Amino acid sequence: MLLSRGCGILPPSPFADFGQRLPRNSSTISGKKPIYRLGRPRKSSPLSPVSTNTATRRVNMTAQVRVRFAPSPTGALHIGGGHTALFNWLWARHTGGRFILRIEDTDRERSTREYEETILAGMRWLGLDWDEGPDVGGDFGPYRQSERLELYRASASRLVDEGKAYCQDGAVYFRIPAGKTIAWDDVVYGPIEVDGDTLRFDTQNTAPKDLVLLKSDGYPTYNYAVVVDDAGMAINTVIRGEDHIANTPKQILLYEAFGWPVPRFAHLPMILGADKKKLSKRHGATSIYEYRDLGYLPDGAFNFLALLGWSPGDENEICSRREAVELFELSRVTKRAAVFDMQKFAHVNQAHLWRTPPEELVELLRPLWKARGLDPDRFDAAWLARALELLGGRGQTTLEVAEYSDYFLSFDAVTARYDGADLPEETRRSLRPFYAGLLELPTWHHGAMEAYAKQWGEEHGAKMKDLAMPLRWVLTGRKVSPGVFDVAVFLGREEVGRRLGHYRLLPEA
RNA sequence: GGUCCCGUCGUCUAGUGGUCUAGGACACAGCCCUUUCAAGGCUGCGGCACGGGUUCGAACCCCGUCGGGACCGCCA
Repeated sequence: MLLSRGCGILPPSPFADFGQRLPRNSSTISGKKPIYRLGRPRKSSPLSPVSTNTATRRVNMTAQVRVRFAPSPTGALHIGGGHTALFNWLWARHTGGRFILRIEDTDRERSTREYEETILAGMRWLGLDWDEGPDVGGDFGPYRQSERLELYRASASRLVDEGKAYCQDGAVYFRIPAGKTIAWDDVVYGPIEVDGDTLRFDTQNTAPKDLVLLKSDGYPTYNYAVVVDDAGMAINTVIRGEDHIANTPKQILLYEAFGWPVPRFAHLPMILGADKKKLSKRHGATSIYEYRDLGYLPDGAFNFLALLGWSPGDENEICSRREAVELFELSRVTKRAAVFDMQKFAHVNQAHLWRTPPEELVELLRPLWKARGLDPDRFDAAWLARALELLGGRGQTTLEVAEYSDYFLSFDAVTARYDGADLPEETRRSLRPFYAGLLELPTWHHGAMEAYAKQWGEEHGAKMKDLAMPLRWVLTGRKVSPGVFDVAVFLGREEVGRRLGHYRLLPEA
């Protein structure tokens, strides 16, 4: 007798089970058994063994780790999503496991293919790659929920046939069993126990309310689809935001109703804005792309995101992707929500920025220089690289570096912001002999310039500052720059003469 | 209203009963370097939310209080 027959949205032939597809053993992937710790060793607690009330089946712990990131394509990849994706990726790579990407596009109103592509691009920008997903395929597809509708219907049908679910008002509801205690040992948060009966009522705890599995449009609800998909994709470690802790009991109930092995859960601390509220549009740049456009580097963003809720352990927080993969431990993830601190982000980015080989930096800056109306292609790449080395450490983002280095590429950039009006004619007159002498120095070297400046200053009662600052302004158009003599040496005798001449700081010819 | 989670310098964190007069990083202040600003080095400022208990001993274990957060949808 198939009860599902009376349900319009369910298919006539039920009995969907992923039993055969569930993880057997890790032997399929390279013979070696990955060694890893899942969770820090905890003292025995009254809650463990975790579940006596519920028949919790656990996945085979020696199996290869399979984790997933499952974004909804309803917007660009934001900080929170990037953080979750990053930790999943880190754990997969650390353990030699598989990182699966699944698109949760069951919100028909808001999901678009464009956003999906934007999210994938955002992940690629962060340097995250995945082993299975909508674009690369895999043995557990399809990887878009909108393409898995039959799976949800078939499984729901099975529950209806088994009397664990029922149809009403065109939807399928899961009968939340009474008198259950649901418990799991969260890899990050430790033992969590929930009275299952608290899940059986609506918001005001007045009327009983079961769990909708399939909406009347035939689409699955989130909590249901997640279970069908995670089980079907043989996900054995679910790493996601802490806001999902409250969803976990419902999902465990579904795993149990189906008789599917319950995965390990590892919830990640939330990321908050400076006001300690969940990060949102109000906090400014929230999409990962906004930081890219602000001049942040993928390595910087990666490093900073990794530092939210985790630390490498030693004193140095600046680390490469490789080091992070090596050092990462899920068991070392913290519980407390982390505030997203822009200043620290900028600092971490700066560290990565100036570790980038100058030749690579040149290529990163080329488009930014062009956007500022400069023409880097006119110069030798090696010369530009040396200019950046000269800038050494100044600037926290590529955008800032492009700005701070403009006077190397164009004198127009200098004249546009500095008109020399702060130089009284008298000052000009007294300085002219000095600059004239500078240009005639037998050797065009930093040491020679400095010695000359010192000597000239002593003879004419001028401080080094009085000589150097006007030169800095004339050469760079700024009051801040690398050492002026270094800049002068680098720009060359002729160019320095030209800039001095423009500001009438040389004797009339 | 209910359920759950969290609580170490302003921020990110180390810390799992004695090695903690609590360590590091960002920020801030000062010094060194120096023609400026960075970078770098050094120094300083600053914290175990509170109250009980357990213990010879508690940031760490237990209880309570307070504070913050998440979730309770035919959104994900």
